[in-house]
Amino acid sequence: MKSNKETVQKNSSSGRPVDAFDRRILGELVRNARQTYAEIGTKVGLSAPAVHDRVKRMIASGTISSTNAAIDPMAVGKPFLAFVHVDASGWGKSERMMKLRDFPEVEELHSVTGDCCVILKVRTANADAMERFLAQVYALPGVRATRSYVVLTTYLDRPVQAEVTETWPDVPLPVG
Amino acid sequence: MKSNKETVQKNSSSGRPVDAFDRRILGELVRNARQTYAEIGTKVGLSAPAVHDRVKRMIASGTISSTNAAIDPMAVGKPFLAFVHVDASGWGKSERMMKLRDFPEVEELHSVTGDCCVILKVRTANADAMERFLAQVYALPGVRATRSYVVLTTYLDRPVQAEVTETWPDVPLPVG
DNA sequence: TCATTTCCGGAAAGAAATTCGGCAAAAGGA
DNA sequence: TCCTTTTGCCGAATTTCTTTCCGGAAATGA
Repeated sequence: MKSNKETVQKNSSSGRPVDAFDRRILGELVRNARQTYAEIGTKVGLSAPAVHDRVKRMIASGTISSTNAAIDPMAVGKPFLAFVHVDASGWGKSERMMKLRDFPEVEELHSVTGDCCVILKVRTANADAMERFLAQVYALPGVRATRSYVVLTTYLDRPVQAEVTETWPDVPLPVG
Repeated sequence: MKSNKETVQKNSSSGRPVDAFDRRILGELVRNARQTYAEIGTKVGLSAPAVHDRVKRMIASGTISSTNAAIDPMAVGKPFLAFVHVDASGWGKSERMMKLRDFPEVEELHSVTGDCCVILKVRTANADAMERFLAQVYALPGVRATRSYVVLTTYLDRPVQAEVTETWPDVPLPVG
């Protein structure tokens, strides 16, 4: 902290800043969203209604974008994970790229800089299913190459920004 | 489906199979974990207590590993996302690899096959913070090279296995 | 200094989670 | 095959949590 003045962060949609209480509440909800407002209130030092108000506000403003259950990939029959780099021509935000979204195996789809234009996170039941998926990707128009990185072990799979409190940036964001 | 017999899936810990009702409940909870049991029950065709029993069981068995809030990275001050490939020597499940886990910027850490041994998903406030992070990674013993893929746009960030129902594998898993 | 706004806490009302039989279907034995 | 045991569901009751409401304190601004 540079000063004793609170480090706040402008929210994406509305102009309401996210203060220290909000951050601690977020941290708790990211760790475990099944806690009661009273429990969270005890931890962060607020009453249950106060916590409720803040959560409601953060949901409305989009700071909390969703809350969802995390499923054990093993239990759900998809233990095979890979990162797939796709190199293609003429894919700038095209509908062709969007087709990748429709594959149920695709868990994430990012457009990136570097020696490929897209990175996919793909989950299948086994190597066989992965091979079939890759064949489908190659069949898409414009795809020049793919490179797959098969995950052997996942050592960390933090639910996005688990440590909201600690990692708060000192650096202000660019406006807009 | 190959037969009218139900496609079931052995759970990771206990021997209880996950049936069609469980899958639909999981699908609902992955999409939105703030629904009431009554709502889910209406959708899947069960009573609230029945849904509750199943969710409780799936939590106990580890099928539902956690439920957590998803935060808008922008609102939380970490809009800069990159996948970082790390190549290092002598990192087989070592404590040295584990050190990467302690960086708050590191959201995921996977050991992979291919031209690097580790893939990181890293989130920072900006390019500057990313550069500082990479410098720290290079300083780790054994690190030979890193390659970063800066994410321009994220088109899909499905909460793990969003489409539990549809993508259920026909292929049985290897035992154990 | 006073008015206005913001935000909290306690209490109350409303809604949901959880418990508790009872029952029916399935599973397992003899 | 018949009986027993187990499993899993439902409806109702109970407990717990969420949500609303309101008074008041602290902060904000003129």
